[in-house]
Amino acid sequence: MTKRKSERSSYHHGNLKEALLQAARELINDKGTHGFTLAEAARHAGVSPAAPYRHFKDRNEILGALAIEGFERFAVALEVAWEGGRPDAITAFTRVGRAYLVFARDDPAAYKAMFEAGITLDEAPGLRLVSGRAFDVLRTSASAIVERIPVVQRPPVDLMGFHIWALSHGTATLFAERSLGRGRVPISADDVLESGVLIYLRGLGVLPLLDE
Amino acid sequence: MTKRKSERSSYHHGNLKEALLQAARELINDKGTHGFTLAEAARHAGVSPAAPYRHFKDRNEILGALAIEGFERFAVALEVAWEGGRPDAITAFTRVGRAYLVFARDDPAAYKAMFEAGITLDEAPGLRLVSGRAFDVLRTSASAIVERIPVVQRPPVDLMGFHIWALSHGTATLFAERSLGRGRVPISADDVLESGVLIYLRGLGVLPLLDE
DNA sequence: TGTACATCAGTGAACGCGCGTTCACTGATGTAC
DNA sequence: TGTACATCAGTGAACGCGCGTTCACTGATGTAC
Repeated sequence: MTKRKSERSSYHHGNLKEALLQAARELINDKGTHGFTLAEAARHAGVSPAAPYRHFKDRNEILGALAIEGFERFAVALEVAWEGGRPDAITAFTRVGRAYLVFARDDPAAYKAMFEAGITLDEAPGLRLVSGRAFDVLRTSASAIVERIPVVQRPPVDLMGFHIWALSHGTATLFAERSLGRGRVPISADDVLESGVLIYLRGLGVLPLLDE
Repeated sequence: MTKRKSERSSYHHGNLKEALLQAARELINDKGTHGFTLAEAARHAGVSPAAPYRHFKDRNEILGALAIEGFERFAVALEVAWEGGRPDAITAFTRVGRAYLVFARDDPAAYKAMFEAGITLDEAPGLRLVSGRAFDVLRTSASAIVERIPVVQRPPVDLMGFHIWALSHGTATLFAERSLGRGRVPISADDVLESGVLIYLRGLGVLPLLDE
């Protein structure tokens, strides 16, 4: 929660822009991207409904800002997890997968702004750049993974990146929606992603098969 | 488009319930689950805004009805694609994956109602049953697939189902959002899913590795 | 250090809008006899 | 076949609500001299 009007002494807020972003995060956590309203964010920050317009063009701009900032932190989180592929590509790759799920779980507001808000590139021109940066971590790690198999057997790196992205995204969103929770079996998102990735890597030939 | 008021001669609509569902589908196609309003659906069907309440308790009930009916058709589509696992499990399995994407692409309104509307089981009590039926197709086919490998090497069937579901769902939603389209590479959803599934099946040992 | 003034970052009232839902009602249809 | 009546499936007006956004405004802050 950010400071309420009553808690604010001066006429100026001091840090309204950040306070609005933070309020937006909390609201999106509670009600999703579409449930978020500028008016409520302003109330949370303790300012009048007109105040946000000093910092954002309109409602979409605040969502776009959240998405961009989210992708930045997302890219950093994946880069940190990758850690140059140390100690080996497989270990680091698994770490990246876990970091993906951790991000989606710990910061669902950012994740939703990034993937569910339906922000167009016009509204947030930096999106392509910064989402590309996150994807590049997947590409880099995919590339390192397939280095150990013969060139002719390597799938295109972009395709591999998509496989991993799709599996991670699918896992994250299905568990977030609790679509899987509807079922009976108690399996965690981490288990699904990690075992799925292991089988996938075996299929690439970069991990031994079980019967070998 | 369903019949407008002017096109309707009698006081009674005759088939309002289905007309409202159809209008809802069209609206969700255009604006997503959250953009759909009862009032606009009523206008599309050419009736007053109060009329829908003769057929649905409230707005959520119409979304729930769409989700349930969507899951029913989804389950049927997957069952038809599976076709008893003929001519062989792998072929049929690949067909199921394609059917998954086709459904998500051809009927995005149903898919969104099923996975993005955030309907709770209280609001649509039949959801668990009917979504379970769809998942059962994935479990059945996963089960048939692993029959050819030794029992000790088989991953739990539910886990396999989740892998496939997550990969399919991730592919479908990423391409629907055009998150991937933001990138530069022109790869189709079908390519991503099919190649991903092939690698995954190799990892299970049910398909030969490339170097064998 | 003091003062005049420009600029910044808020206010609060108002706007038009469309929504979900309720209500008493009424026209049309179906049924019992 | 005709009639009385219950039931069904609509109407349209109204409600309270909260939203996004604009506007003229004003208090606070920063700066030039």
